[in-house]
Amino acid sequence: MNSNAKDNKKDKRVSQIIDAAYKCIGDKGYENVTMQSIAEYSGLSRGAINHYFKKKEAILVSVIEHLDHKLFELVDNKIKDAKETEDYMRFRLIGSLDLAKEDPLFICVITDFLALAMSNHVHGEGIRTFLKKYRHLSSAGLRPGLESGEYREVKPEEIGAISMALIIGIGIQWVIDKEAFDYDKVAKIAEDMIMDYMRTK
Amino acid sequence: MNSNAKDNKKDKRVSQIIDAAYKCIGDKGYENVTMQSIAEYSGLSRGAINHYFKKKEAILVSVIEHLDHKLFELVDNKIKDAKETEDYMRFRLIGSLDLAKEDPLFICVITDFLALAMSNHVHGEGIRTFLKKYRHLSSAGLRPGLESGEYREVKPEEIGAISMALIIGIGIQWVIDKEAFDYDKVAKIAEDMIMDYMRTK
Amino acid sequence: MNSNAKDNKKDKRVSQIIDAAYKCIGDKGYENVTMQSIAEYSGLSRGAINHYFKKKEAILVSVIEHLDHKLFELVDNKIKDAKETEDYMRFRLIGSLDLAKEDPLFICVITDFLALAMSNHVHGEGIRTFLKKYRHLSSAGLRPGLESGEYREVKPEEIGAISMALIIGIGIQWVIDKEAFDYDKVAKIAEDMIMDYMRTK
Amino acid sequence: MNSNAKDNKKDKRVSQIIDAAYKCIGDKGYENVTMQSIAEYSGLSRGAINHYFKKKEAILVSVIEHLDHKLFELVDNKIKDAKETEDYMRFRLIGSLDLAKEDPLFICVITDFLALAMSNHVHGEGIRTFLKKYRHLSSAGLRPGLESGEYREVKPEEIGAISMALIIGIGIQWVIDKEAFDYDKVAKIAEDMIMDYMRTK
DNA sequence: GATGAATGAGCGTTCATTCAT
DNA sequence: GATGAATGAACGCTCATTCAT
Repeated sequence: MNSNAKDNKKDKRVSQIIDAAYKCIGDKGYENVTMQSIAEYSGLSRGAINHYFKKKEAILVSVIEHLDHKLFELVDNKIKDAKETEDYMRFRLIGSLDLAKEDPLFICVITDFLALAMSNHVHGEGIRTFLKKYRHLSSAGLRPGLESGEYREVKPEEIGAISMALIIGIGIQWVIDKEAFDYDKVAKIAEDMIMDYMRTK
Repeated sequence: MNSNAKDNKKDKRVSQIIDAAYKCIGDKGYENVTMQSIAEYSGLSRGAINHYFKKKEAILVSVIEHLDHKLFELVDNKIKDAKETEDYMRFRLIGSLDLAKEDPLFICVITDFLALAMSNHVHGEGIRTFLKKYRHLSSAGLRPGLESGEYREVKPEEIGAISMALIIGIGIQWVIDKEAFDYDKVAKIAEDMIMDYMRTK
Repeated sequence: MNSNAKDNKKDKRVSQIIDAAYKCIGDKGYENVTMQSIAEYSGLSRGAINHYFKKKEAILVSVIEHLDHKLFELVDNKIKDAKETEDYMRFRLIGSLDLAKEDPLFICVITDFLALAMSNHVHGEGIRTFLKKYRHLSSAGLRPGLESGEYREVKPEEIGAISMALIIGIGIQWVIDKEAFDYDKVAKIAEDMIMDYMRTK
Repeated sequence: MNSNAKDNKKDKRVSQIIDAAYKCIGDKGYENVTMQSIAEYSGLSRGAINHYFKKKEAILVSVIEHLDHKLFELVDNKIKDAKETEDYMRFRLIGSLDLAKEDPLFICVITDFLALAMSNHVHGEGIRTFLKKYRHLSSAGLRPGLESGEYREVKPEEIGAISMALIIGIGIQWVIDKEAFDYDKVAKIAEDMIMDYMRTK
């Protein structure tokens, strides 16, 4: 086996493990994930997991990175469908609301990490960075309108925080109790609310 | 010691333990709370904790109840200061935004329980009920305006979900990264955004 | 309250506790008896038990003494009904077989103590003494016949051991599985077997 | 290491643990056996014990099975030496009396399990079955004589119960107090007593 | 590379025992 | 005398981690 093939195999294994860990966290919650459960989810042995990740914590760091990557990829995919400026903004802004509905596991994992960030200093930094990037991304669609004076004057990080709050907050409530409200209607209200607010001067 | 004095002592101890557990959850995260840590936080021995709560889980059920009670009490205290109808509504609606700032631990604990609700069936129901009650409370201030036709027609549970999302979502982001944005400004935007939305027909 | 009344009360309480401990051992097995369970069986508080017996072990020592006393009392009661010499001997010899059937708890407790005697040095001595006394008692009825030469020459402690073995062994088997055999028939065989053996020279 | 070698090692470890548990029970009594003590007796770590047996109870189930197997193997070994029919029967009948003397631990463990069977429903059934099998085995040697009419008419399970009672009863007494009587003489009496009884019609 | 045997720290829990009331 | 609050040792068990194969 040559060096490339080796690396491919290694990458595949690492991916397998991260995917398994991601699903594990979503199903059981971060603190209830065991090396054994990751092994079972991934189809590998406990020994193999330990071969690729010396510490359990390292897997979780990789899951955060994976989450980060996945999220931006998904948002970008949605943006490809944008035709007009406002669509573009909408997708950027709260397009992620769809993600939560399509992949509830995603919300579960995010929530676990948010809870984790509050007490775990190892992961805290990674999650803080993740949030910062995402607030920026959420407000990115508003920049043209802000600069042209079409929109109300607000700091991008503030409107980013509002968007992020709505995405997370609505997602969490819905994942915990899917019967509580109509997700699509609430998402629409959230979108309109932000757009109306921005357009009002 | 008469029966009343005994009960008082017992109540005091139980309170002591619940308070300690509350702080523990806030500091370490739900799954990292050990009987030992509750003992240390409370100043009691591990044996004493076990004397009042046979199972660790029972302490955490009590913490949820305590949280529930505390939250409504705080909101009610704020409402006492309301002078006009709109104030009344504002306090109801997102008055809790202040809570998050005054007591960051509160957000930490709530977030932990939200994460918990997703994978733990024992506590899930209690938290679901808590959320339902709070969505109802959040939208209660809007009822008069909704009935009089002053406000836009929306379902109370939907505007409750939006309010709740903002309270939780902003609180979580702020607790994780206090430098990221100006809490008061973001809270003000959130309030205005909802009020504007409701008044627009 | 005068001194006698005090003593009476004390004796009553001590009796209550020993009785409760006896039943506890029979129901749960020696090692599963807790101070709490003795308290519940006796209707007293845990504190009261500790007032009369400083150590758990002390209660068990008293239970052995109680057992000893109870056994001899029961055998003596049976002997009162004896009319002829052989009856007398039969009652002495294996009259206790009836006891096991009338009070299965008795066998349970004895078995627990026998098991205990093998590994517990504190109680071992008491139980050894108990067995010695009982072997003697079991063979006591044979003495006249042995001395007169009517019976086969055997050492009393040997025939005592045989009797004891049959009482205990049959009792244990029966308590564990009451459907396994007809207790009365087996008891009769045991009696006949010993009597036949003694009369054969 | 190939699959066979692995299995061999596993079997060896399992045996090691069961042996250690067996000795532990004999020395300390069933309820005083701790995972720690099994670890010490076996020379393994607590973790290793847990690796092979997930629950403590499972070890003890295995000890019962081991006991069962060991007993029948030993009886069968003795029977190989039988030359005449009566020898055959003697070995079957109370050959086990020798076992008790050769391996006092055996009696200790059996007694513990008998005590256990009275209050522990998990192990109760296994021990009941063990006793039933052994009563059957004990009386097996008598069948030819019973069928040919050479012996007195008795139910096999009844004479089995008598044999079992003598083996257990004499063994227990002797283990508890080795000075109390001459084991060999009492064993001889027991054998003769049964044989005489059977031959008398 | 891949495995799982082995380790021991740390958990929740039970419980005999002490002691203030 | 009588109570049960309080303590801490010891238990069974889980698990991340190491390491020989």
